[in-house]
Amino acid sequence: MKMENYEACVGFDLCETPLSTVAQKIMSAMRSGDLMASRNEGERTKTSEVTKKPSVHFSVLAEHEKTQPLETKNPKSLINQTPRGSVELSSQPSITKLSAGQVQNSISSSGLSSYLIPQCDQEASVLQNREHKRKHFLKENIGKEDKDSLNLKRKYITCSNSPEKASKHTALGKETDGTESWQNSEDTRALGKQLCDVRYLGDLAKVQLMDVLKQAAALVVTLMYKDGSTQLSAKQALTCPVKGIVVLLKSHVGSSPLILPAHGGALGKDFTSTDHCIYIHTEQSPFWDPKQEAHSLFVRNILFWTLRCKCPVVCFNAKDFVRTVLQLYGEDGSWKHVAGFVGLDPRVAAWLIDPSDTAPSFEDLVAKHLEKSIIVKPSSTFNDASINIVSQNVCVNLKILYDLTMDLCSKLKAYGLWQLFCTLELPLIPILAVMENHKISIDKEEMERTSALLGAHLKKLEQEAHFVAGEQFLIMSNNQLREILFGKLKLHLLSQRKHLPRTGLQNQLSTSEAMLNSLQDLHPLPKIILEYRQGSISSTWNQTGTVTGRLSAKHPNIQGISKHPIQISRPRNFKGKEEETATISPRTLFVSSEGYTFLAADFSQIELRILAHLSGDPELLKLFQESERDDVFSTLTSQWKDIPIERVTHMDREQTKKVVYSVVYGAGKERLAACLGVTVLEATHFLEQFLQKYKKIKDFAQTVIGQCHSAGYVASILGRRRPLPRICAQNQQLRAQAERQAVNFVVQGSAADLCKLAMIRIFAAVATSPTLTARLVAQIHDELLFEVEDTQIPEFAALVRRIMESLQQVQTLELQLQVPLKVNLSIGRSWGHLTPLQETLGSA
DNA sequence: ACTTATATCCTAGGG
DNA sequence: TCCCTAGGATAT
Repeated sequence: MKMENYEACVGFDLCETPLSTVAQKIMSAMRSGDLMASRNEGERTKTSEVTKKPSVHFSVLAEHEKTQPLETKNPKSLINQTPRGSVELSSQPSITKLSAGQVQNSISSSGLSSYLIPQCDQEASVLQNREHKRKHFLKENIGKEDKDSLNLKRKYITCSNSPEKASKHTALGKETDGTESWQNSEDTRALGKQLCDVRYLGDLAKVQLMDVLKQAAALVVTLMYKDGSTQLSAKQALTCPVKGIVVLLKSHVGSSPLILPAHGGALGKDFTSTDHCIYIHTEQSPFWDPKQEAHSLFVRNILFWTLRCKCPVVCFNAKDFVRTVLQLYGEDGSWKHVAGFVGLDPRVAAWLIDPSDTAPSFEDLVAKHLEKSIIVKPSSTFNDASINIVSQNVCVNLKILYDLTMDLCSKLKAYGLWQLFCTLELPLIPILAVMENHKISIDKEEMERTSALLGAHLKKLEQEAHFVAGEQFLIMSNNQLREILFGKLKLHLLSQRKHLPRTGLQNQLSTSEAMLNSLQDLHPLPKIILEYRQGSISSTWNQTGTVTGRLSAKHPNIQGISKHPIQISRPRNFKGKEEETATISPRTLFVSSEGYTFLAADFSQIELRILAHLSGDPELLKLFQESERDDVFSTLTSQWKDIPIERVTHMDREQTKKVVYSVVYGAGKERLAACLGVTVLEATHFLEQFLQKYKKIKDFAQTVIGQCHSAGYVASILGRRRPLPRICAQNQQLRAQAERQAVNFVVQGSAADLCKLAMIRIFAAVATSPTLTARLVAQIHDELLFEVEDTQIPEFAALVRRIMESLQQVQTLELQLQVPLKVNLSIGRSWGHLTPLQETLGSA
């Protein structure tokens, strides 16, 4: 039944392109006069941004800082997925009980992330300091909650110096037994009456409210945090738990909602003719209460209806909204029901228009995009709002938000970005929300082992470095290292190399890996430093964080976790120590849950294929069209190294890859020489040869640069733009840089488009499948990592391959690549040990 | 003296 | 004078 609803909601056939269907719906809605005028069609938006709740937490600090707030409502997952000791943030009790010694332990347990390791080496004071902060934090935020939530509540209310106070009042129906302090501390100032707290609604009023909700022409939503701030507040309290959700129900789609506050009182009696603002309290008290149970159910209905409703939903940072609702009321499998959510997120819209503006606040966006309309429509009400948004009521802000969003939508259309917005970015929002909600199991013992190993090893290396340097110094400090290497040891004078690497701006001698490599025969220190620097490991998904349209991840940055194991070995003894060797592969820490297997699907050479398509270079095309079975980089390696393809090592291949992309994107001969490990002369020769063979690459670059020069921006395959004003700069250096960026963007941005499209289609397919349960765990640019039920591997693998490779042509987007897309699939219980999947024949 | 913000450098990931 | 990221550490 849920399934039916879902399909009805999404309303498209999964084999056809769902995205464009959504786009068409929205477009037709807009065409028919107003975006909001949609009748039956669902359009919603969503914006994704910084999330507070990563799936995996490496550090104790991070853990309490972030997860604290959302009192993890996942007892289930705790029980379900601890086969190997999954890292669960929900273990608050144990957190609160941690002693200093245990903190050390916990840090160890978060070990893999190498950014933690150095902490183990830090002075005790650092740890103590952190411990102190941690305790303070816990005291402030946890302890109280359990003990007397009443006090806490009162505190939040009375201390809420935030301008956006939730004034709760019931405009609908009766105010029932409002005995709580809420009512008392309520301020009944001017706008307060507009906000209706649904807790105080009687049964009849609730029914009425649902009716109003269902008839609303549009919904504007924002999360409210415990401190009274909302998603629209300038400073987002990142550690603050959610208190409730405010929804503005727009009864009609008039373009100037801000008129309403002025006339609201006059129109006010009739529900259906005016806008209403409701406050939905979501915070649950620890005590069991039948009343609360009922309220909970009611709230759940409202929220899920919002996520699946057919009218437009506007939300700033919609991803957080989706995730919050799922965390609060989502249960097993309910994630499928939000798959079709399309919320209009002004942040995503603004980012498409200006991708370099990466994290604008609500206020920023209003100032940037709405100022004109404010001036143009100088109603007095408006003026107040524009002058000091922060000090206004939530309801007013929501109305402004609505206007802002409509304005951005118009701009998107004007810029030709509307389809991209609807088909790619908006459907991605629930996907990211769902992905963030899915925890990845961690092999805890392995983690601890690794951490201890790394910590001890780094300590030893530091001591060694001090010894051979003859003095103590901060091993992480490039400045101090520079002084030792060149000031004290004068290694640069001993080197035969003429052009030693230098830092960019200050033109100092570099201490980079390249430099250390060239010095390592002259003194033991460089080698030690190189070894010490091994590995830095560092998820919240940011949809609007890049200029190229890619996603980025943080905390941990799962896209940056070492792929290949790092070897810690020391053949040469130091101070007569025994020799030891150990390998660490961070990705092996990520393991699938019991009964599940990871399946990774990555596009092979996607950027090169796109380049082949865009440039139409015959040689490049031939490479992909003919030798479809072989690996292109291995083929190229064997060609110009003149060795049989079987003899091409992994290292060779990696180098070739690096070289090819470098050259394609405009690397100079020096860089190439360094990369290739040859003389500049040889590099020059190689460069000429390469560009000669693939001649049209240069033509393509010229074309792109020309277009950029005349238009001021470049666009990807699906119309994503990147403005590059410096393309016209007088400064040669700046202009050249912009030119390289232009060329790179077209290819990288197009690849990002395709990867997102793949995510969306696979997600939609799973969501509409009655049987498939595969969950997306991570996206590493061209690679999608899924957690799949063991028994579903064959079916899902076939589905993934079919969808991804079918992106070669997408009629609805007028996309038709001249080259085939190739997908590599691999499976395994651990992310670090994936083996290529041999697919059984007969996948249709 | 103490904390905080910014800039720079380096390395991991991905093409 | 390949491009795009996150993150850590230091120095100021």
